[in-house]
Amino acid sequence: MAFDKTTSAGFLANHLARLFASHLQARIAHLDLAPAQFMTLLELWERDGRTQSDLTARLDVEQATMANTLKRMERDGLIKRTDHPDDRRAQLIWLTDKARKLEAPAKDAANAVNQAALADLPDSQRAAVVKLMSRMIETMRKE
Amino acid sequence: MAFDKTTSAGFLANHLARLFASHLQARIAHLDLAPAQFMTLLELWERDGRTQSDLTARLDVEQATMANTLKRMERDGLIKRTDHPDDRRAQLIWLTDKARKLEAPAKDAANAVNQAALADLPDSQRAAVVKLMSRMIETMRKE
DNA sequence: GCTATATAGATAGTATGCTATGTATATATT
DNA sequence: AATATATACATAGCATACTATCTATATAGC
Repeated sequence: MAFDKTTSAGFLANHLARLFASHLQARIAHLDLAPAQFMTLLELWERDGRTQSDLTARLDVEQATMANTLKRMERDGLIKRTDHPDDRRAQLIWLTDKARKLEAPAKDAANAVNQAALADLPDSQRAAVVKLMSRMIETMRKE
Repeated sequence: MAFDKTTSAGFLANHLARLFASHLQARIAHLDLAPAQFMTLLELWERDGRTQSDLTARLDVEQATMANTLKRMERDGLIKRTDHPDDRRAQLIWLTDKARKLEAPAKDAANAVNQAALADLPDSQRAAVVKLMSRMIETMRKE
């Protein structure tokens, strides 16, 4: 029955993600922002007027997950929706001024969390982790 | 406004954890087991008769999270509880036969997921990712 | 012994994730 | 044009996570 959680990539990924989430939460809570909302805003800050399905694909979450996140963001005054001009099934998602103002502080917070997480690693290893994690993601997405 | 999600350790950790969870889910669903239940069972297979607070500390989750996971596991016939002999506030958590029988197949499934995730990495890098992720976890737990 | 504090656990409320399913609209096939 | 299929989105139900709060019991300090 060999299984060692301390060397299990999956176990570690889960733990790491929870730690990142709670650290990020702590640093963006004062902005009234939650982690999934931040991820969604990352795409919208880059360019808004996107559809839900575009955001769903870009963040690689299920459509229902995105629908719920957007509902909360709309409730919280971070986004507004307009009809899609060419497709009556779809809507366009737009940032509110409130959401635009959060870009700098929220990104600063996220950068700070990443830096803190990597702080104890030697310089050379920091790019390595990122590359290795990306590679694993690529591998797992294919299956 | 510099923030690149493709090189953000936090963003990648979140994505990776979701992929691991869904792959594991796919491989243990036929055992009527969910990821958090599997993690809890890992501790109990090692030794049962533990308290909730012991499990909470070992898995580094909040007490309420563990309480809910245990409630579902009890509902699903994976654990039973007895009074703690020396402390009337506490209980001891015991595995059922059903849970014991899941050890081999569940660990096999988890090992398979880990192997698949690491499959595209060169041999030398596999231990490296594990070590780097562990190091980041250690760093973040301290703060 | 009494009171203050700490600890074990349960519960409520919320955010994110998932699957499954339903509705409306687009598009493709015949 | 009529029908079949695909796509966009919403909703319901569930599992995990969290924080906050409550009860019960233990323990420490006076």
